[in-house]
Amino acid sequence: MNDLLTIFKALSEETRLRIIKILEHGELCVCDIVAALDMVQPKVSFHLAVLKEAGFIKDRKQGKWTHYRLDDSDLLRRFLVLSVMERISGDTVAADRERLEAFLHQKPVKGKVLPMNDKKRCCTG
Amino acid sequence: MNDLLTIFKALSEETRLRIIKILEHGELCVCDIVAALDMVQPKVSFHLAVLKEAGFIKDRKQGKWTHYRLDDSDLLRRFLVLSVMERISGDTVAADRERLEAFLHQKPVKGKVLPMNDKKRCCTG
DNA sequence: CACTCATATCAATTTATGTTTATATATAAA
DNA sequence: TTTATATATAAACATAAATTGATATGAGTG
Repeated sequence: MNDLLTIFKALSEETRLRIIKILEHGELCVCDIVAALDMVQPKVSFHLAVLKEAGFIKDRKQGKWTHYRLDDSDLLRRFLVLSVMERISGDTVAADRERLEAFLHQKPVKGKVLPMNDKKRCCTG
Repeated sequence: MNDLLTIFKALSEETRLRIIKILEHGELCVCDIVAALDMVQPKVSFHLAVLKEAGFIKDRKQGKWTHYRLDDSDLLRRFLVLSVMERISGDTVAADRERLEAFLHQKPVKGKVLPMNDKKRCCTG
């Protein structure tokens, strides 16, 4: 029962559904998600923790960064994630995707670092 | 998105999962559910309303009584209900079932009414 | 019609959850 | 080794959801 409750609670919040959706095509670091959702970082970290606790995502630490990806090790959760992917849509999700693409596009490649006064750089690992 | 949120929110509360489980074998009136869960009636009515709003249950009014049953008209919801049925278990659920059986057993048959000082009678419709 | 019963709804309160601001930690770069 | 960066965590605050106790509604009964 607790397991079920944790699962459903995790999915009962808009920000968290948006995070699941933005992870659809592969792993992202926290700053990518922050840029995509256009939210402050602690808020995103909070929701990532809830999703991780519920077994929907996994993290991989690499240097300064933490990369999150969907965790496909459990069948029920996989099905639920699929349902979310399929049924979620609309302006919000589209805007998230657009912001993500814009952010990834202007991101420097690994090793190359932009000048210090460029506030947008991050996640060059 | 709103639809999804409503669905998952409805399932993210213990009382509501217990209600879904107790409805597994057919429709029950509110007082049956109150007896099964051993809770005050307004509380049960509140959660029934949430489940109904989210499309998990339907009601049927008959005289003074409202009978609730699972609504199997939507595939996703049906799957979710199945998941709940399958994965929920434990003492709480067993106790709910026992209280329900005891309550149904002492319930008078349709038309037959117990003496007024028998507080247990109800739902003789 | 007066009364009882089953259920619903409401206002007040409590509890749970999410948000914000500030700060900590850990890693890397200058 | 100072400084910057990415992320996490914590405390204070805000909002939303659940619970309770009282009352309303509406159907049946005497």
